[in-house]
Amino acid sequence: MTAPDDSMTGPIEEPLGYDPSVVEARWRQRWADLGTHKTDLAHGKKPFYALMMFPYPSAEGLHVGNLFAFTGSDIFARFQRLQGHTVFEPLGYDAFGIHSENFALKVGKHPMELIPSNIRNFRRQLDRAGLMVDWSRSLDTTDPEYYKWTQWVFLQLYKRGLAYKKAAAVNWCPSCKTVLANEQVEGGACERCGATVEQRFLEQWFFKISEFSPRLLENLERLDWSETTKQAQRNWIGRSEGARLRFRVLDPFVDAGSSTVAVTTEMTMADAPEIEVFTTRPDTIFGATYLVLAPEHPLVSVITTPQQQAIVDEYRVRSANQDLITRKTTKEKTGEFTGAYAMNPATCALIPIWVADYVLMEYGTGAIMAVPGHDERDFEFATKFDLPIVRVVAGEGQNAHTPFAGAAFVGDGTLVNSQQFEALPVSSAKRVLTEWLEAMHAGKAVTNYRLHDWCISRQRYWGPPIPIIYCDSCGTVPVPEDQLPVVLPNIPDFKPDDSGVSPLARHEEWYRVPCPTCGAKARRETDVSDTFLDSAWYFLRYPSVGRNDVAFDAETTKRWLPVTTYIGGNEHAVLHLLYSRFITMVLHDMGLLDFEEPFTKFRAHGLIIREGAKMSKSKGNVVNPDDYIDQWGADAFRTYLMFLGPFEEGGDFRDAGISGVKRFLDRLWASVRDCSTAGAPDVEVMRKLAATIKKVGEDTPSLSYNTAIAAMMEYMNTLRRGERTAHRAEVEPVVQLVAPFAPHIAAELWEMLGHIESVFDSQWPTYDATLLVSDTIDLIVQVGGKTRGKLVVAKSITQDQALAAATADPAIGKFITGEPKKVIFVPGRLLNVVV
RNA sequence: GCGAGAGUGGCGGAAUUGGUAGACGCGCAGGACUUAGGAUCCUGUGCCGCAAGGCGUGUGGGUUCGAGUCCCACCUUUCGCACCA
Repeated sequence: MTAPDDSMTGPIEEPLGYDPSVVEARWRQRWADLGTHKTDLAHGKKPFYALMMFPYPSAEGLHVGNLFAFTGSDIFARFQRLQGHTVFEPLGYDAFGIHSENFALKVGKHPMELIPSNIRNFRRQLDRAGLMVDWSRSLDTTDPEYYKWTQWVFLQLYKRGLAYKKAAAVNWCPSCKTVLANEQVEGGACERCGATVEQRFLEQWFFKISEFSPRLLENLERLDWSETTKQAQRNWIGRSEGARLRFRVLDPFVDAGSSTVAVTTEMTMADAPEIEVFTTRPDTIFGATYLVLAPEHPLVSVITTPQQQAIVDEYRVRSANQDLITRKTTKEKTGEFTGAYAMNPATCALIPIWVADYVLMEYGTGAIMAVPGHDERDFEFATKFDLPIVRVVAGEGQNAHTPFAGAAFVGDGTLVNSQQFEALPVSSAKRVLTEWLEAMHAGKAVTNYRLHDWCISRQRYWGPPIPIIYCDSCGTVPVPEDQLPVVLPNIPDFKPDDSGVSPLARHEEWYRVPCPTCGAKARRETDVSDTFLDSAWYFLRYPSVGRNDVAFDAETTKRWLPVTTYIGGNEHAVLHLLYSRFITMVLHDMGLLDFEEPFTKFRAHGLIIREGAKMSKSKGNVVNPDDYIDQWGADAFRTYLMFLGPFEEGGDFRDAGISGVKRFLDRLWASVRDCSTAGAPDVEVMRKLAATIKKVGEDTPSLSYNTAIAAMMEYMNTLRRGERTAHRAEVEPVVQLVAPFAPHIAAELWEMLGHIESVFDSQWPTYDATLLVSDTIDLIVQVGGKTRGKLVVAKSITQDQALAAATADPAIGKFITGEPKKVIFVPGRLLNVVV
């Protein structure tokens, strides 16, 4: 390389000759023309599927958070390409759903008009970011060619008996006018608009994901995922071991006046209903002093005595009408006595049955045995309603008579007041008592899961219609696969109303269809499906985009899936990732996929914060990437985003920091431009280069982008120290190292160095490992544990030699004031002299 | 309340198995080149101190020759979950 004539180009105006806007525009065009980012799915060697979570194309455009995630994923993908993999990096749009619909309503535009223009704008912004995306295989969930297959997925689940319809109490958002999944309710308020959620009773389609709970949980152990993500899924699946116990309900008249039940009441007991409870503490059965049923429990109406009927009914109505927010967040206990009693199978005592809303119908059996002595909630309830509290566990220093100091004792201990089980430790009592109760046919050990079925119905417009037809004679009929897609009609009145039915239900011309089976008059399902269904299978579609005869091509899928690396936000740790795993499992069980886990490796990226807060429009701290790219170039912006913190933790965005990264690129540019081939490269510089190649090669695949960049900056400092001119061999490999981070400048410099093929098809640089081995080491010398200096010594130095050298060194020797009492010598590292 | 993570200069952040705390960058200070500098380059920059030296990784203990790193208690904070029996 020869330096351009500075007097001609004007060093003051353009000191380095690096103009990102020119370089980046040029390479965008080149890459598009040459198809550099198109993946040869059929023939490419060492397939590597680098997936990033696709965005919802909002009207506001791409924000820095999106770009941060995409850039991190893109760097990983580009690095893998430099490692010799054939990398497939697709990107598409998750454009259905309530976000789009609400925005469309707000601005008074139709989503069918809005979404395409949003997508165009996103695409424009994404193109500038320099992503290695294969746009020939993009997808858009609102495209009938895509959602045809989303509907197909629904039909597969329906065929397997995994999709069913039931009437259920659902969360109703009065503001969004739609049903929300439990997962979309945060603390009783609508996740989206914050409005107070109410209960409604509607017919809904559900997927039986709960049947897969054990598998979804167990498979986690084998996945290479961020630990926090796995933990979030474990918590959500919520496995707990315990027992189901049966309590016989007794006729209060027959047993009136007796505190225990004699064998003579057996006849009454035979026809009496039983209440089944789930407990994780069967060991505390002797302390169960009452039962509680959820207000919705079907047995409430059966067992309630005539005297209590009115008051219990009133309580049930009240809790049914109560919005879920108050019910779930108010800790104040309420409840009513049903007038009925049950027999505690351990003590044979009669215990009252209450109804209270602190027991939830959707968990366990909807009924509990209350052990107020050893459960905080039961203690609170028992205290409020003056129910007996019995101690059956004694902790350290406690006995059967130790009073409760205003709180339940939930700690570990041994059983008391428990007849033949006295003094048994809680740990073994769980098993022993369960076996005992099993022998009495009063219960059995069970594992319970918190995960409940996935409600996929949405009474909204902007989603794929659920492909079901209702016929008076044939019943529920799935739309035949060859009649897919069920196209979402373009209707002007897509606004939901208070009726609780989808806007599609107002369009008779759409929902009136002949039954596919018998031809009689029938009607379509007018609900659309949850957006999470669109995204629960999209990764299967990318490699098969363009195949309109199948959802995913078997051979291509076999070659490219499961996804090698998936990068996305931890906000989808539970829902999206769990649903994707579930759908994959189902398709696997049907023999359509040969794997049952879709994402071999998943890493969650962090969040970009600014001015101490997560970027959001409401906080007014959003950054428009366009402005930064205009000013600094995409390469500097990408590199800066990755430099501001560990990728998996996110970082603090400040305008000030970007200049340092830009300077780094400027210096790299200048070094390449000015480099010479005269003479030999400097050994010390080459040593540093070897260390840098090693470090960047280790940090990049572990997503430690910030330290990889720091290492490259450090090397540039070494390379240019004292304004020296770089030798070509000293700087050429840096172009390859920086390529995943700053692809445009790397491509330009690589070409400047005379290469014809793309830098991304060059191999990752190698280094001479022998350069990293040195004969001398820095020996740290401490005196009395305090560091006093370091000595450059031969690697093979012995303890005695080191001690002599340390004593001889004036700066260190002066601290060695007497005979060494003790000498610690770590060969090759450190000498500590204790005097 | 439960679960997981995090507290390091003026700021963002680095620190293999415990072994020179503060890499890299921002900012700041000084200098060079300049008509100019908000460009570029060089040098310096944890705190106190003229220095020798001392003190320093949220707080208080502990283990160790030696602790940002390990142990115990506590404080602060972020993110999940939240009456899940």
